[in-house]
Amino acid sequence: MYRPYHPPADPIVVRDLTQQQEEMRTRVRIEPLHAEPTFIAGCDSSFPTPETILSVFVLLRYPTLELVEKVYHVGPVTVPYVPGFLAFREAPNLLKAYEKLQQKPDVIMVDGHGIAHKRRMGIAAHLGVLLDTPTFGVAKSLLTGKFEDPAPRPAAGRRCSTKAN
DNA sequence: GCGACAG
DNA sequence: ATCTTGTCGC
Repeated sequence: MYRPYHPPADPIVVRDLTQQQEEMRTRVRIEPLHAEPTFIAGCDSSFPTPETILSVFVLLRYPTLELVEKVYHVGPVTVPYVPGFLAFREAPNLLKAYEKLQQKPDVIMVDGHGIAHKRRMGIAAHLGVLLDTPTFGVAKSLLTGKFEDPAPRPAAGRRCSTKAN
């Protein structure tokens, strides 16, 4: 498969960002949700032009998933993409979009990995710490580590248990 | 030294 | 991430 070329990252900067992640990882909490969520958000960023970042947040009511709010923020790209440091490139702009939400979510789905990261500080964990809000990563490809394919989900309408679930 | 490398 | 052409599976 085609692999993009990543410009060499400034080692001194990488060292500093790594240090920031090492500090932030101590603030990551892994625990179950304290209550059933009422609102769940999803966020992602795109790049209309190489120097422009567009971040979006959608707020959905849970569990119906009806769209409640949709906000975005457009800003300049100031950081290059460096594997392992995606958050420093996208989180700042995502935060600006987040601030525009009238209603804050109980949990957030984030594009990219969470703790499936070399220092357990993928962008989802990064945002979770900064917003002090539960988050989880939704990535489309592997960054690091190994995993086993999950068992296929049962077809709708025919659940295993007969009891309420 | 050589690959791998979220988005 | 983004762009673009070609191929594959249902």
